[in-house]
Amino acid sequence: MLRDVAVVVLNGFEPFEFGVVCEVFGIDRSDDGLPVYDFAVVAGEQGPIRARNDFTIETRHGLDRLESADLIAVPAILNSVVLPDVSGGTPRARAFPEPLLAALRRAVDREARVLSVCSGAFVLGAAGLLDGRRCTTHWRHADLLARTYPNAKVDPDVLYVDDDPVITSAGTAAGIDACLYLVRKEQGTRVANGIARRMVVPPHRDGGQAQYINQPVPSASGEAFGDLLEWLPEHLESPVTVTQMAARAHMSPRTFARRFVQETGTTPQRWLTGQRVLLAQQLLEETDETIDAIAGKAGFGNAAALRHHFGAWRGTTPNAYRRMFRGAS
DNA sequence: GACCCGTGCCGCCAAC
DNA sequence: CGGTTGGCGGCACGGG
Repeated sequence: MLRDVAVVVLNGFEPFEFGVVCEVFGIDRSDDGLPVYDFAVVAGEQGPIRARNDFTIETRHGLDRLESADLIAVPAILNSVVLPDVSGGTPRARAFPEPLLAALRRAVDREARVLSVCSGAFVLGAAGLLDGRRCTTHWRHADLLARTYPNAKVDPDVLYVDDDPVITSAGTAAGIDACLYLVRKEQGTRVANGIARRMVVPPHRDGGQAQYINQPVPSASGEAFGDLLEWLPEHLESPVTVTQMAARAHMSPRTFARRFVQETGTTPQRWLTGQRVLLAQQLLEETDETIDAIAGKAGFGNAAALRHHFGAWRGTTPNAYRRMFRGAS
């Protein structure tokens, strides 16, 4: 269920990360057949709330609005942590309002999603929601997050982490990826792609991709990989080797592999199977074809291979995913 | 699940 | 001289 979305603002909030959530969930795109969310901006503390760029906003909603939310998003906040006065001391989070932290805990208890962008993870940590959970944040804050919340399992080098029902994401643009990932998980590939298309962002970057990449947003065309990334999705059904991909990009295999990692954050093969899983996922959602047929169309040699990769990437079997998806919508 | 074989990945190094 | 390229070999992983 993903219908009711609330985003929390606190003093020092970052407009961009806040805007990402507003853009994904706060816009009526029903003319494109996309779902409309019940969207609310909630003041996490006494308003008006001052953004980090020194303007203030007034909200129409207070903390009680969080109780009905299916998703609570917490964007980045400036100066979330008080540094220790002696080196080696434990940093501690700035004092976040206890009623907000309690509301976040209640949300998790009732299995609503909580999603943070960038340093918003510190708020989740203060609520105790990161204890024992895998999580991430902007690479510049990763070390601080791990030291502030020693029980959190911080992965500094991924775009986002889903430790259901808590999703954490890295800096700025990764917040878009995390939001679209959640939409995809809850409402399917078509809805996620539809929103991505309207936002004019690449439809899918997997969470495990590295944060360090030269081009966060792949260029549309003209670029060496542009042709390839356009051509490939159409030809997923046939087997493709990395050598062939290199030839298509007019590079030697060795250089191709290196450049590919630099620019996309994944290796060619991993990226390719990711695309295949994505296509299989869409076919599972939208068709009644057999697993065998879908495996073929997505370029897996057989159903076993599909099951193998689907499990590794999505954590379920194709059949279970289809049932779950049908049941959820 | 255990296997085998082919492929992809990456560190190393030499060449440009 | 530093940076990039691309070939080679060991190794791991994926596909059957």
